[in-house]
Amino acid sequence: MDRARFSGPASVESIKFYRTYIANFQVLEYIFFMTQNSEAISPDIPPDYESLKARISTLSGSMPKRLLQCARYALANPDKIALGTTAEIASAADVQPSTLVRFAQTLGFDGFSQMQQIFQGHLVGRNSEYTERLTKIRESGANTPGSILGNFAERSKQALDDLLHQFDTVALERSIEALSGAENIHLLGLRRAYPVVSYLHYTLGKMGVRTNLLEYTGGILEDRVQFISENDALFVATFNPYSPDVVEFASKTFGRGVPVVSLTDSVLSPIARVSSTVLEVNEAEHGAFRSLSTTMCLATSIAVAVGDARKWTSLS
Amino acid sequence: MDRARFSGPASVESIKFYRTYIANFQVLEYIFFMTQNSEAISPDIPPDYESLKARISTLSGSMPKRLLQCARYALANPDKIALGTTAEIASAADVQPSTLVRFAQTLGFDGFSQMQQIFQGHLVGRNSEYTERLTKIRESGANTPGSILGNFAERSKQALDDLLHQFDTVALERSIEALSGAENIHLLGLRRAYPVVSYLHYTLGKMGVRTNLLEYTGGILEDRVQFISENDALFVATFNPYSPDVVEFASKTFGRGVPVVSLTDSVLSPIARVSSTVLEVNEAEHGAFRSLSTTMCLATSIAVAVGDARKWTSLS
DNA sequence: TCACAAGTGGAATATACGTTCAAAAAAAAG
DNA sequence: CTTTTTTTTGAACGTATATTCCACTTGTGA
Repeated sequence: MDRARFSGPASVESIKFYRTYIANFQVLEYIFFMTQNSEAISPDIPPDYESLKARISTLSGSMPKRLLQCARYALANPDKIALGTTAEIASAADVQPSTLVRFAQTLGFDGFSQMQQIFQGHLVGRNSEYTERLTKIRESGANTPGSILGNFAERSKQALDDLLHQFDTVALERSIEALSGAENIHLLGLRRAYPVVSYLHYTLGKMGVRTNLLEYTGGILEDRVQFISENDALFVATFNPYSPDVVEFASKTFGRGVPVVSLTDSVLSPIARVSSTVLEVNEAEHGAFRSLSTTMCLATSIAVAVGDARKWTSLS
Repeated sequence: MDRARFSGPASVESIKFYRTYIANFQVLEYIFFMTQNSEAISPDIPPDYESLKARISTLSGSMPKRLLQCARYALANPDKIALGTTAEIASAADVQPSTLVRFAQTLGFDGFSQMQQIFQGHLVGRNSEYTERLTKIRESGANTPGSILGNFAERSKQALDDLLHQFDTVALERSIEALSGAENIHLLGLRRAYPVVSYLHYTLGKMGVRTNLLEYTGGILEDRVQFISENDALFVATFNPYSPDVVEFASKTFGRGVPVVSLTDSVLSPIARVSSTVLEVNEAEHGAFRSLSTTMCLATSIAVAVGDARKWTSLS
């Protein structure tokens, strides 16, 4: 790396580049400056990764197609930029190596190598910053936004780990079976559970699965039971202060012989007794507040699995 | 990097090198193996950083002066080894470039470049940990619900790790400041972003923060701009197929001088240019489907942090 | 539709790179 | 002290590299 810093031609080119911005005498001054101190950086070069990102963001609006491609790839794979060669990166981003150089120059660098140094610096700095941040999170009382986030992220990771290791896969499979066999999937969830079912409503809908999101606008919920056919299924999510309305609705539906798949936070939940299958999720919490990240992970998996199963059955 | 993997002379050299250890017919077998599969690694190459470190320490007892110098430098400055060139590292460690190559060969590598890859892998981190487990999941059962869940859980854990690694804490703090200083917080998010804002609506509401969830039922969205006061703030979430309506709404609101906090998946998002602060989240994905677990983790943190900040200001 | 600008692709180029090799130096064995 | 083996050195080498340049294509305003 850093193949161009001391090469003659590169400097000449960079001066050409700046000529469009700076008056002639300033260029001469710059040449003098460069000959004096080859380590000097131009005033237009982003000094660190954050400002580089900011510049990409502002310039992306007026970028042509291929350079935008570079921008997207660079932001999505900063590590690849830091360690790869122009040829490797170019083929991965589906552009020409020269485009990569032009991209770097558009951002203010002399060439690709100079930009690469920023990505390398970020890569090195990140590791030390990470451990530093972690210890800061662990020792401090969680009152800064950063430490609150760190706390949740750590706990969520742990919760996901628990999900992986002690999740009832059989229950999951039976749930997928019930849901993918249903004509319509009715979705019910209030309060903290509402985002979960609205997400399922959107994602399943995008995959062509017929869903019905049961909104709760007053006491008319229980009247809807009659619209649920025996070929349908009910997916119900409910968490700790379990809404009696939701439980009652599920109970009535279950009583009619409709499969009820429930997502809840404990097998002691009242919903468990009126469900054909129960999916249990332990969520990360911070004081009285619980996240939804584990639940959302499970919800996404359910959506994809149901979509998959439907595709198979509809094809055969 | 990796300049020697395909070069003829290097392979010849490596064979010479192994001749001292292996009987002749084994060498011939090795040649045959190499011609069959050029990606194959010798059985003697440390596969990761940890085993490399172990080998260095065992071999250091019987190392001559200059190689020991290399060993000390490599263990003390792994980042330099990962990113530097032979010339740079050699002069820093006060040895010849060729000594560096000999050092790598002593450890079992073909040359310096091959050893450098191990150091690079270590720098990027998470290499062995996550990707290994992911491939294991992928090759075991491709389409069972359990494996889909496993896939999402692993990816979500990695995404949470990335969130910790490279999250812009300063942007988060400024966002919390803007939101906690607002009289009303207006929430906007469609499609996949809707669960996020509906969750914030619920959680912030529970903490006594005044929020207004902007529902999009027809084209009446832009008329609502006038109801947003300059003492308010807008929180807007939008992901990859960015809704033009949402962007336009945010743009108009931002144009009126109202703080706009945006949550999106890339700084290249069009929303970034019309926001006072941008929160970037890289979500786990499986094919075309992305989860929301990382986003929900961040959303929860935002809610708690805003609630905290409000409590402090309202008490004083 | 034309002219003009902006952007792109790909071959050409100089060079910095990892690696090799043979001679010199140092260490070990006799 | 001499011989033999091991280790180091530094120049030479072929190659992969970042960069440049120009013909070509694409977009744009009259």
